[in-house]
This record gives sequence, structure tokens and C-alpha cells, in this order.
Amino acid sequence: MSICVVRQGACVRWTKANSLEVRGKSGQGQALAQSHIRDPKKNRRLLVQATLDSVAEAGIAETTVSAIIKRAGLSRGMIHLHFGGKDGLIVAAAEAFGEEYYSEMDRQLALVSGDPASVVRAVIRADLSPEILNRRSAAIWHGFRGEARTNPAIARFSDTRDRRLRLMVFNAFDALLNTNPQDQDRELANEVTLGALALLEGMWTDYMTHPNAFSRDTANRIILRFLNGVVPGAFPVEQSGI
Amino acid sequence: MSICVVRQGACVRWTKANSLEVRGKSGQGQALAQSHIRDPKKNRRLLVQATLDSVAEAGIAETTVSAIIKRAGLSRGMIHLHFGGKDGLIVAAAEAFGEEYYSEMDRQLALVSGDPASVVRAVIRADLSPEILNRRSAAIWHGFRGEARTNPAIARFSDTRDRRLRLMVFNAFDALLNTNPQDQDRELANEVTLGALALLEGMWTDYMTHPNAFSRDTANRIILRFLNGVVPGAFPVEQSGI
DNA sequence: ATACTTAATGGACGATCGTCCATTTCAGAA
DNA sequence: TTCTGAAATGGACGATCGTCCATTAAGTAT
Repeated sequence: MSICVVRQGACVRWTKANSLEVRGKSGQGQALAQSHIRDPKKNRRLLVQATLDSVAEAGIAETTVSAIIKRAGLSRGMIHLHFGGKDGLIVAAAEAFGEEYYSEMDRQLALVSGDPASVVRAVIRADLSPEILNRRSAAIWHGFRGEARTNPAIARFSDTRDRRLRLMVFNAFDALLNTNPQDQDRELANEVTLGALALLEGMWTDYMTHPNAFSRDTANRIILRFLNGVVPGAFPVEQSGI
Repeated sequence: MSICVVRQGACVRWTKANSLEVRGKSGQGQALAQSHIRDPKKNRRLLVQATLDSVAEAGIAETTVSAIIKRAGLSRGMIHLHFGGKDGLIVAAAEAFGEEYYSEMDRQLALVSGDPASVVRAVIRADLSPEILNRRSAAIWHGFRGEARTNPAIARFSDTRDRRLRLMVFNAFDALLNTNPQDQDRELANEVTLGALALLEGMWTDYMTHPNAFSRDTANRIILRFLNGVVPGAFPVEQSGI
């Protein structure tokens, strides 16, 4: 759309951001692809995606302003314009990542019937699915989690994200274990929930450190085997998993 | 020992590194505390510890040369002198951290009788003990694990560390499950091992993100409960844990 | 066409990064 | 004491960090 004229020998390439192609990734194109009508938030999303890609490939430390704008094909000032600074962009990227996670999780859970064991099975399967657990997401999640220790904004987001998943799993185990309500049963449900989530966390870590040796089927089967041990019979382990 | 004379107004403090006090932390003082005889590797250790402390408190990204030498009370050039550069120091710090981990793990395991279930119990208890799992170690471990994706030297160290722990646990489960040797049992032992380690990983993550809400007893009890499910009766869960 | 608002640019800026090395300090030998 | 080699120092250096803003480009209203 606009060729950056070589002035003082600085810019030599197309600014890809303004080309007409519309990234069809998240299919929400609400008549945005029409000829001149530009998406007013396109560059915002472009910067957020570039940030996430950079965090995934190069890590948080290497995700500099220069690296981000190079990926996005935009100019330096855009970050300050849209997010007030780099920190604002990082937080926005963390939020966007959380939305990616939960929108896919919800999509996969929407197809599942309501009995508690099925919900748990579906959560585990979804959390290990290629759409949710992949090199990009594992690296991003690890990076942001580390950042959460220092950055309060990210810590808050990270917490709420965790809480929602925990509540979902807890409710399932609560319904599964509490045929007649009792306090120690509720405590048991809480412990089983923590254990299940710890197993998932550990699998994510395992995947991140050894993505090639990792098997989703095996991970899924192991978790079901462990859950079937604490809630006997509720999670029969099939021979071939996912 | 040496006051840095104010020259060009740069240095105004004692260089703490050369004061006579000997850090009694790792009690290996082999006659080093005697009057003039200086420990030739004191500054190496000082830099490594300063690096680990910085990684623990401020994260990998904030662990700069300036931050490290400020903590160590040494001068800029020491890092280049002893480690060839910052990267060398980071790797040395990762190795030192691994040694800290395993020396403490070995110390705690040395007291344990040899039956497999006791070994597993001891590994879990040790891995969750305050000496091994604390804010410092959790933050350091998380930081280095993220760095391992990019830094081959750290990846290699990180891998060998993991492998040793895994082998230890696997052998225990193998002995526990294989009364008469069979292939599918060996596969089962492998899966139980992966699950147990994933549980520990998850607990470490949980501790790192919520150190105040974390309970070592609860974590220990949860893991034993899950293990008792997959190896029935081998890990009876007491009412009050660790 | 002209004026005006918003989006976007990219270079300037001071701060800080890690590396390197000329110099100084120090302990032990001569 | 003087000499010598190693240990230690801290400032110089170019590179790169994130921020900021004067300027240009694009879109809309008059």
C-alpha cells in the first residue's frame, strides 16, 4: 500500500503491515476484508502476535522492541502509540494468549456431554491437544509464568487464568466424589484436583523440554491411570489412548 | 583488607569480597579461614552465588553483569577473568546449582533403607523439603529451564540432571512392580515414573506461583495418594503427612 | 481544493548492556 | 627491600536497549 521511499538509506522493504492481505487465522472477518475499509485494530493485533511469536521462538529476554517491530513489519513508534510502551504490549500479549487458550479450550469442551468424568477427560485431552499444547504455547506460557514473579499485571492475569481451570476441574471431581456431601470428601476433591493439575503442569514441562520425545497419547494415558487410582473405576485406561 | 581509595570519585565502599569473613554456608572450610591464606577460588564462588541469588530474586533477564558484580562486591573484570564472559558464568552457575540440588538430595537419601517404596517416598519428601524446594531454588530452576531452550550448554546440564533423578525413581518402581520380569510391566514402571516426576514438577510450579498458599504436607500427601492408586498398598497415606 | 484529525514513521536520545584491557594491587621469592 | 607474576580493578568502548517526538502520510469533513 505504501512503499517506504528510501530516505537516508534507512528503510528498504515493503511495510507488510499495510498490504491488503488479511490474516485469516482467527476467522472473525466481519466484512473487514472489503477493499479500502481497513481494520482499525489490525496493527494492534499485529504487534501482539509478533510479540507472542518472539516470546515463543526467542524467549522473553530476546523479545525486544526492535525484534517485535521487525517481525510485525511496523515502525518503532507504534508500540508507544498503541500500548504506551513495551510493558503495556507485554501485558496485552499475555492477555491475548490467555484468550487464545480459553477460546480453544471452550471450543473443545463444548462438544462434551455433562457427566463429571467426561468433563475431566475432556479437559485433559484438550490440554494435551496439539491446538493447545504445542511448542509455541509451551514456550510462551513458561516465559510469562516466569515474568509473573516480577510483573504484577501478568501475575494477576496468570492467576485468574489458573483459577478458572481449577474451578472447572474441582467441580467435576466434587460431583464425582460427593454422592452424599461431607467436608472431608470436599477436601479429597480439592486434593485430587491439585494432583490432576500438577500432572498436567508436569506434562507441559516435559513437553517443553523434550518436544520430540513427548507422546500425547502416553501423557494422556498416564494421567488417566493416576486418576483411576484415586477415583477407582471412573477413568478406565484404554489400551491405545487419545 | 583493601580500601578502594576514592579515585575519580568512582568507588566509595569496601570491597566486601576481600574482607576476612568466610561464608560458612557450605561448611567445607578446610583451614581456609586462617589469617592470610586466602581461598584462591573464593571469588569464583562469590560470583556464582551472586549470579544464583540474582536469578532467584530478579530473574534471568535482570541478571546483568552490573547486577552480579554489585552483589558480589567485585569489579567488572572478574567475570571475564574467571569465566571468560557472562555466558560462562551463567553455565557455571547452572552447574553449581545442580550440584547443590544433588548434594542435598544425596544427603537426605543416604539415611534411607533400601526397599523401593521407601526410596520413592524419600525422593518425594526430599524434593519437597525446604532445603531443596524453596523460593530461591524454584525461581532459579524455572529460569534455567527456560534458558535451556536457547543455551545448549545449559540444556545438556539440565538433561543430565533430569536423567539421574528419573533413573533413580524408575529403578525403584521397576523393583516394586516387576516381581516376575515382563515387558509390559517395564512399560508400566516407566509410565508410573513419568507420572510421579510430572507430579513433582507440577508441585514445584505450584510452589513457585503461590509460595504462601503452598503446603508441603499436602503436596506430599497428594503424591502419595496418587502413587498408592497405581501401586495399590505400597504408599499408604497417613493422616498427617511429612 | 482546503483544513483538520488521526495513524504511522523512523531517527535522536540517554541509559545500560557485555566485552575488553591498561593499570594497579598484592603475596611470595630472591 | 626489591622483583615478579598473578589477581584484581574500573573505565572506555561499541552495541543495543526502550522511550519519545518532530515529521510525514492518510483519511474525513468543510
